[in-house]
Amino acid sequence: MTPDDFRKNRLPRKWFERDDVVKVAKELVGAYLCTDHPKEGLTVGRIVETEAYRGWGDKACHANEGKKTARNEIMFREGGHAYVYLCYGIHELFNVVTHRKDHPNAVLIRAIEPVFGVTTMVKRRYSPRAKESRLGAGPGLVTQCLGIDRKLNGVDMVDSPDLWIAKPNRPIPKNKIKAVPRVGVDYAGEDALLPWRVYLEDSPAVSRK
DNA sequence: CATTTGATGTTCT
DNA sequence: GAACATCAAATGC
Repeated sequence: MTPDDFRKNRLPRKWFERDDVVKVAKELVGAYLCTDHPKEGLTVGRIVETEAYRGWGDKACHANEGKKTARNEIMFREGGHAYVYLCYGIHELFNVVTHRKDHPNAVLIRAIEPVFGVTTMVKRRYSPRAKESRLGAGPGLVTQCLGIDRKLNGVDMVDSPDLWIAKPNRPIPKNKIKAVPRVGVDYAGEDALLPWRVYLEDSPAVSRK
């Protein structure tokens, strides 16, 4: 896979606009999250862990019951937009908006394996002690590695030169994808039990619980 | 090893 | 003012 391959294989609007956010979350495993910075250049991570969030029937979702706020407004746009927000006052978390306009579903990208631009990723990480395979082993680390912050909130990844997702090189076998409850959403009551965290079995980059 | 704690700033009530 | 889709260093065995 060359830099040109990642640019050529960008996922289109239709791919993101499908209505089943859990299915999209599973199919994002194996896809390539790509950023291109004017100075630092191309960095690419292979997505190995995601979480689905749904606008209705999911108390863990920022847009639960379709409630629009200043923060979550991006979730109401067409699938394919980037929703980036600040978590715990410290970490920027990156989500892929899915479904059509006014259906606020999104997929949190929780972990990537470094694929391209690894020296840049190491430089961007605040902690230089981390093992290379685990540079992106958590949602706050994914954004550090790839240079994603709230300046990219609202970017349309279908045609942005700065941020996009490329389709998997080859499909991941279904039996390699595990589905378990999401992390850090205990406040959501019974919805915290939904198995909407999905990850690639055996990946060294899966986040710790 | 496992578990706890401190850092940090927005958002929403 | 409380809560929060986290991380790494410090502490306890």
